Amino acid sequence: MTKRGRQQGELEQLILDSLWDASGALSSQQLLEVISPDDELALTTVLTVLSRLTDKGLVTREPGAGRSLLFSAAQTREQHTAEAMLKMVSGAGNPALAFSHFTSGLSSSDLEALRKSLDR
Amino acid sequence: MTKRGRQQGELEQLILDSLWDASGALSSQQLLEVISPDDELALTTVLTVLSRLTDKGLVTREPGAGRSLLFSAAQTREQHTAEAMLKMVSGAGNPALAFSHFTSGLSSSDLEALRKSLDR
DNA sequence: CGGGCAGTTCGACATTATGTAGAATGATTC
DNA sequence: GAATCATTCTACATAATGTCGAACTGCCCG
Repeated sequence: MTKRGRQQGELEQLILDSLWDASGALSSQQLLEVISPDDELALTTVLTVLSRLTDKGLVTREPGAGRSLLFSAAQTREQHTAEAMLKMVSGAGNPALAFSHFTSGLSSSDLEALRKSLDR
Repeated sequence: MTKRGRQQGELEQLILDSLWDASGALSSQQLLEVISPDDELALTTVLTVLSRLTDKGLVTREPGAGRSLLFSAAQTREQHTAEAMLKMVSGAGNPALAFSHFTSGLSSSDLEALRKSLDR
């Protein structure tokens, strides 16, 4: 029993969310300002987590102005969500039954949206 | 940044899966046999994990023969899956877009099953 | 009814993921 | 070439999970 399955930490999630909410790619300091306006966190903390997210393939980096890097989420929030949902379905034993429970819990607007997605 | 969000360990998952695969409730030893036929794990290990899963509300216990307990999953695998999927949808920002990606990745048989679930 | 035994609960320690940041490194600019 | 400033390295803290041995307890049998 050695190999571990990835987790999703609180700060990791917060950073991912911030990247998703941002209009474009962000520098580490922009990210710090968004996440910790009162400078409660150190910049290196943010960078460490960004590095780990990059290792996990959740964040990509591109060269920015000068020596800096710009970070962005590898996928949109919705792609990420959809991928996670698909993974659950594949491990779900009986997908039809899972779908039944799933749709039972959706709001009417979500049901409507889901129907539209299926009509294509 | 202190409170942690629940994780899902490998052994915890294995035990949950075993409970789901079983026809009915299982005793700790039956579970041990299923999980570790060659006795690689100690019985107490299984019991500890069962206790943690119970604390998380994922497993329930009922009195068995004599002094023993019988364990079973609190929800079916499909209920559990559906609940997790619903949670993702609620944090998905734009559900319609997430659904679009989601349905794109489904097999035709899964698409069929999902349509049927919606037709109700 | 007293002692064993089967089964559970407690307490402990190991491992890994994540949070957190200071020190070291390296490229840019002046 | 030296000061600057962003990144990378290294390190330690915390919490979840894995793993058990020891202690505890209700049952059963002689």
